[in-house]
Amino acid sequence: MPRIQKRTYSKYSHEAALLLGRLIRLGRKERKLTSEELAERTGISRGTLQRIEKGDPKVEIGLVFEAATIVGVNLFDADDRRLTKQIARAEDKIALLPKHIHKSSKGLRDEF
Amino acid sequence: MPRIQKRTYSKYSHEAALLLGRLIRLGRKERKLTSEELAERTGISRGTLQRIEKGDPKVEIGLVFEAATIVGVNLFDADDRRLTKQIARAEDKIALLPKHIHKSSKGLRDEF
DNA sequence: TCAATATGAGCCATACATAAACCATATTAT
DNA sequence: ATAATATGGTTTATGTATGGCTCATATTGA
Repeated sequence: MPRIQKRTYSKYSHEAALLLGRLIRLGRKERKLTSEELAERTGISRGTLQRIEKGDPKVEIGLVFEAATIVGVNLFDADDRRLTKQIARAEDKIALLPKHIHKSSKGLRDEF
Repeated sequence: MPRIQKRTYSKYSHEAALLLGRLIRLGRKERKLTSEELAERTGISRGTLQRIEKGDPKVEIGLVFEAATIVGVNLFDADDRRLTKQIARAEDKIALLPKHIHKSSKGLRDEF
């Protein structure tokens, strides 16, 4: 079905994407890379890199992460080992919680 | 144009996406939301939310950020004001650097 | 100055992500 | 136990992000 409405993004999401893009551009320039070069190393087109640096929310998250990684922008600023550990920790925490959330059919008190 | 090869992602990118997905799932369960509910609040389908929580790199970064925001996972753990400030700071830094990178045409020594 | 290059923006074709169904299984609550 | 619901998969259809290509402008280095 057609996407009736143009999707909207929260201010935070928008700014987060923008900041990430700016950081990538900053990292790129600090490393004296042209957009062409970074795009090639990232394995994407120059146009897509432009959208990333501009903060376009409609870009594959993997592509953004790749570019970020290449220019040294780490979101979780942590090396691989720490990252793996953090994942494991998250898994453990999830395991402690009930696997399914069951909504008691009637009392749907909306806590907001 | 056709995407010739199946794209590859660095280990870091892959794990970063995975960690982010796990954190979102964790946040969702902590808030006792079903995947259906979070998907609806995020304005996406349940299937897409599944891919997000699974760490699929091929999801719009904006969608991931939206879901993350809703369940309280902040990448840059900062409020809007701080975020805006950080963006401005990045802009300033970029402004200091040369606007264009010029490669001296001949000495194309590939440093790799 | 001027040549060379980087950047930005737009257009087009197409592979693909997304939404909306569906089903099967697992888990919860009664 | 059994009903009710959540979750994880599929599949299909379609809107759209992406890559490649232009052209125009800006910026660099000589």
